[in-house]
Amino acid sequence: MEKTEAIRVRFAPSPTGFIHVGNARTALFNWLLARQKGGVFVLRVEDTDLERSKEEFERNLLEDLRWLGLDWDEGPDTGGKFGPYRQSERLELYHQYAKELLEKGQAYYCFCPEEQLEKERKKALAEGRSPVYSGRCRNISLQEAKHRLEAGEKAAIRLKVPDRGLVRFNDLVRGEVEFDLKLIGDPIIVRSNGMPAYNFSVVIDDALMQITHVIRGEDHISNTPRQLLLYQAFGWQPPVFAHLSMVMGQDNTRLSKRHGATSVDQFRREGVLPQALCNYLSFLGWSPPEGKEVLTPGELVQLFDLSRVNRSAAIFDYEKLYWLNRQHIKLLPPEKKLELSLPYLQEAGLVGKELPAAEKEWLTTAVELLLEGSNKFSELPQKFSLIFDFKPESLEEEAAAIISSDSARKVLKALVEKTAGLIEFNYDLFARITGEIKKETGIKGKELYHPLRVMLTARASGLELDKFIPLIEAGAKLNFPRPVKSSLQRIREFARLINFEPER
RNA sequence: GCCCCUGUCGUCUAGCCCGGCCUAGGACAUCGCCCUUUCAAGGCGGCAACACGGGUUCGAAUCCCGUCGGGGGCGCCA
Repeated sequence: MEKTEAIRVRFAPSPTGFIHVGNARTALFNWLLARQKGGVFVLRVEDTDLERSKEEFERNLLEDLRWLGLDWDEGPDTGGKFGPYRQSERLELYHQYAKELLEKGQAYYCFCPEEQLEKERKKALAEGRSPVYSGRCRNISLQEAKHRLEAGEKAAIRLKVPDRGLVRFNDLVRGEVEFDLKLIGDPIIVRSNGMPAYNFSVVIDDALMQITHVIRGEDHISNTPRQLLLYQAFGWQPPVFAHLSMVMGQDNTRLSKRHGATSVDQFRREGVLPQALCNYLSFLGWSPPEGKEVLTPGELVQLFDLSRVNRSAAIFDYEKLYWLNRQHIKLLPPEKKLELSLPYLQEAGLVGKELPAAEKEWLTTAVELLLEGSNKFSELPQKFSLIFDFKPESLEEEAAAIISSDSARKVLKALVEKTAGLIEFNYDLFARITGEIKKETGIKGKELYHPLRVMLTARASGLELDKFIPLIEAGAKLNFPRPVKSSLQRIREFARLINFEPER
């Protein structure tokens, strides 16, 4: 009979800043496994480093995870039957278990001053030896230690590790990994300030929270033997481990700020969709069996497979992330596109806080058109300047070149003349007029349309005119903080500037 | 220095475990063409990789050894 126990995984970040994409990927892989297997995803905050942990950071962390869509079943805010989920609130537990080891003789008090240890470590390193604790305090009896403690001495607690032998484990992504105990030494499990050391608290927590699979970064691989030793000391069944490779910057060094945006929060502010970021992150070290690349979170949950996770480090590629983001933006319904665009447009002062129905409708169309080819929502205000900014007095070089030819001047002159008496304008009219110009001047194609575009937009490139003209005509009738100029206004303004007064 | 992990196109990767189907597949980027009213989008096509050296084998990207490169760790940080 095979009884498959529910999978329990956890993400255990320390609240020391914004959540990094590398950590986000770790969280994602844990979450994917839990969701796929109907397991439990636990969020645990590792805030035992008093100097670096801040409450505010914890808030950011939860927000980022929520935004990514990685919801947890148990955690500091939601609770659960294995709580508390904040290490700073579990201190009692750690002391209790440390005491157990002390009494069983598997751990001991160490009175060595930090400076001395530091000196020994440096010396060992300089001599090319592995810096391993000497074991000086190993034989101080518990009784003696207690006396010294009472006398006011400070001591850390160390785990007694056998000095020969091998620790091995079967890593789900790497296979058999083994370490020589000689190189490990007795690790500190409780610091002299009473706070548990990382390697100790994770083990206690993972064990007590009944974590079945520990999926984490490769940087933890060399902590694993120490942790295994602790499971052994307690006689506990260790979880299964899976170590994910690192995420690097373009120069193959660890991803950092100088590589650009690296925190989830930064991508959120740029207007990268959470589903796109998840999609991209999932492809760092994993790939689905079929070649499909644009996947929704639901599809990821369905397809994810730890055994398809590869072992080598991956370089974070912004281009590909943005490409995926474009694909996910395309998938969005128009209302959603508008909703997500609004904050950027408001911040740029292009639209007000209040949005009347007519403006909203117009914006929906405009956003739909201008989002085409945008990498992220933050690029939108820039794209909108095509509509809101008309600056014939400061043409870019390319645009200026386009209208400098004789044929271009002919075309522009014709347009100015043919629109001179008009008070209304629309695309049909434009099409008819350009048809006439074509017939009368014999100028066609690029030679014809390119100058027209420059006159209407003061740019060399942008939306297709059959989309652009209706858009500005409708926009000109609305009340935006920065008004949209109509086609006729544009033509006349441009004409005045280049001294093309229509003849009377 | 020592220990551990890792090495397929510029990048993410498939293939590797279970050698032949691999003249190594896909995607991003790039280049070219098509479409088009420029640009973009889209379509089509091109360039481009098994780190190196030894084995094993009829046959190796795939198995073994070594070299070199990259990363991580060696904390009273997590």
